[in-house]
Amino acid sequence: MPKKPDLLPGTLDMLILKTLTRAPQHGYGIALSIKQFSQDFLTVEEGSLYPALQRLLLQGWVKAEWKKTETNRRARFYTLTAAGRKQLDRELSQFEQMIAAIGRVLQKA
Amino acid sequence: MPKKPDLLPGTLDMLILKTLTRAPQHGYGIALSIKQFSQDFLTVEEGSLYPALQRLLLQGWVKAEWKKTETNRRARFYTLTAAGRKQLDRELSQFEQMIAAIGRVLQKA
DNA sequence: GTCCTATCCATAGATAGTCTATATATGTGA
DNA sequence: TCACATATATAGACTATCTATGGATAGGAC
Repeated sequence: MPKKPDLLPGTLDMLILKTLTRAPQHGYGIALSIKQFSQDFLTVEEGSLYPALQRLLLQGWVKAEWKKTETNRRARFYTLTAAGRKQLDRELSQFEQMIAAIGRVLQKA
Repeated sequence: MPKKPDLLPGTLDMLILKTLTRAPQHGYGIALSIKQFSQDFLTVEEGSLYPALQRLLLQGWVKAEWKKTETNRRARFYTLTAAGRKQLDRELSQFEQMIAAIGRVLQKA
């Protein structure tokens, strides 16, 4: 019985960027948000999350800042940049096109 | 400008299996079918296609047979097995759930 | 008859992205 | 003091896709 995948490869960056449009968040919070919004269906492992955040930082799509959480813990808060917002739009539109294309292949008949 | 991906990783096996429900086909034909049904949006490279077909053969989800095409060329025709049909159903349902989950994360607000 | 193009199969190696496993650290409550 | 949830991070394995090749043949153009 093949294990159910945690994520659809190639969509993680988009999910992170989208999550940051709601509010700046630290990594752990991003993972929780995605889990909750997806109603527990999507799980972002640390080994996927932190490399992804590094990618986004390098591309300039997010910026990071160390702060204290509400519960008084140190954490690195990520904020979406203007470039990141544009990137999100591109990814959303590509994703929709991709899903539509797959849908055409999967249609009945 | 990042290159538009040819495929959404993780969906190729499903696309191939679905294509074979229409009719047994050879590799080249499968690639063309997917391209055409997707209205030129999805392109399956040979380097993705043939390894995928090997995977499917190994799993017993398709079987293969050398034949002549209508145009008198030798080609390896792939047919969906009963196990392949079940696998396709599993993949379709997982894919739909995955897309739904991503949709919930991407929703407005 | 020879060249060109489309058809057809296949593999090696590079690359990218995710997952597993592990390590570290700290605040809170029992 | 111990367990637990919170929080960051990396190394290494694994999987899947893409790039780049290589080869073969049928049919049409010249």
